[in-house]
Amino acid sequence: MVEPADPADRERTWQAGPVRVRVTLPGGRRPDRAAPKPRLTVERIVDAAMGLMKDVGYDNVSMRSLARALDTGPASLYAHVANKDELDQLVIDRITMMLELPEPDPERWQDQLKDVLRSVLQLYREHPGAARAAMGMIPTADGGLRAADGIMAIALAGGVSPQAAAWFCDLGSLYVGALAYEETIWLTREGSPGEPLDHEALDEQLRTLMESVSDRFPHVRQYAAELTAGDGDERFEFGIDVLVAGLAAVSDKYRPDRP
Amino acid sequence: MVEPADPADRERTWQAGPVRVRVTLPGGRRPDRAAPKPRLTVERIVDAAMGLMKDVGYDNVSMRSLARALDTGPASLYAHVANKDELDQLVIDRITMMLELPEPDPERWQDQLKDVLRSVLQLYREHPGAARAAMGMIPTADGGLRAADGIMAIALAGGVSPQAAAWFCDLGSLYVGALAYEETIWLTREGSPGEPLDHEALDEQLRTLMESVSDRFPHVRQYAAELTAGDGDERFEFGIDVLVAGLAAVSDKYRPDRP
DNA sequence: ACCTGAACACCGTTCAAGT
DNA sequence: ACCTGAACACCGTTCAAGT
Repeated sequence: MVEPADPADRERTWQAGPVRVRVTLPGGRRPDRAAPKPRLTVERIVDAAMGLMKDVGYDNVSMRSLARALDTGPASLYAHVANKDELDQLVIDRITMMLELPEPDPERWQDQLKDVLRSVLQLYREHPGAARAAMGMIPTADGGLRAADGIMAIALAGGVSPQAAAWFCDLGSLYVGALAYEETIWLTREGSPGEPLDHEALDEQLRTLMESVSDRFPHVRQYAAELTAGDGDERFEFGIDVLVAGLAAVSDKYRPDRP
Repeated sequence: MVEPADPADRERTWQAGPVRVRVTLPGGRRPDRAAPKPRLTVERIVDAAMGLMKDVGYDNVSMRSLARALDTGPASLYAHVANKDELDQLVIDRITMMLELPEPDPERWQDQLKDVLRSVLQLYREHPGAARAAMGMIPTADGGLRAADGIMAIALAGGVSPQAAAWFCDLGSLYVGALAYEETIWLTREGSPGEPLDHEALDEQLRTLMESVSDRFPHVRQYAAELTAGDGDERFEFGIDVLVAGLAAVSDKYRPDRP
């Protein structure tokens, strides 16, 4: 046995790099035979999936490429994970667990809600492809429940009705997820992935199209500047502004006492 | 020539059914040789794609299955359509064109906006898979511009600031698209496609999970009923309620005069 | 000009067989 | 118990060759 017996040590070795074979050992001992591949675990698979996603994008992470990165065959993964859907769930859960949730402050509930939504977007941005995997996934795992609990706590502290607060968990995560998904599509779209494509040039192009549009669409034509204004962040700030202000406005309509 | 020469007639023949070969002719004439396949056109391809999507769901429409439905090989499609992305754009554009847009009534602008969003959701529901194809697509074609124009018209008539109205086009279609996409995932998920899976049983299951959750998530536990309450329509009504009320609330913040 | 067959480089998943 | 090779039934796209 060349690899350390302690599983935690094996884990560390793995995390240092994907295909580390260690031909020469630190102590100078020569390996009498090829180092045995570390055993597969769900953790290692999820780790590798997240690493691959970051490198090549969600769409290019397949069970096969993932297996390749783990130096094994695709069939081996199925001993630890039921299928790709379940793997996606595990990845999302891992990421959601990283979400930081503030202690509810009744005076600042609207700002706190916006902060949480900003944090979610940031998490998605740090893990490109996660948003796509998250779309249409029931948050039954710990991560989703924890996020829902944090949002509920803030909204309830602010005096939002329970029903409105509950549905806002849905609405908020749907919005942020969709926005992040859209962004990853932009990033994935052709052009060297990594180099963030030229937004200004694209907006310019789009605005020209809108301005040149026939008289059938007079408002698009007149407000082409507004329609193409703002980068992702500005549009996101508008979005959460509308969402939170809207929540405050309609909250009482969803109180059982006052139908 | 057995098929009618008029292209419109050919189109009708196609639309009547996919692989109609007509071995015996209405007039009793016997076909001296196999009826020549009608020529491919972009219209026929888009028609077939929409028909297939309705039958088997977006995820199961491939260039290959589409070609099969058109009784040809996959390579043939590429003479009329650059790739699958372009085909998706064409499908979305066709569908968006069906959107009914009301004459703006300044008194009813909030209701009118909700109505338009409801119509968009209905269109997506009638064309399962369309939402998925629409996500992350720049609306540069006529359909998207027309929809944006209609929404701008209503909001501006209601006194919404141009910048808020413009960004609301984005926000609204993103929300409805994401919601519809989520729904199609539910529908596509295993179980006989077509038979809408048992929501009540699923919600019941989810609520039990939430109630049994440990003390780490007290709010989820306490408000499990609210978190699982409502079907898709009720949640959607809450969503557009928040969106439109929020738009009304923040509109003035986005006026250039009053920063 | 339009269509085709065949090929290229991929997928997710299963399953009998190995250790 | 865990892993593997090989296979099944698919993908999107290209391209030389046909009509």
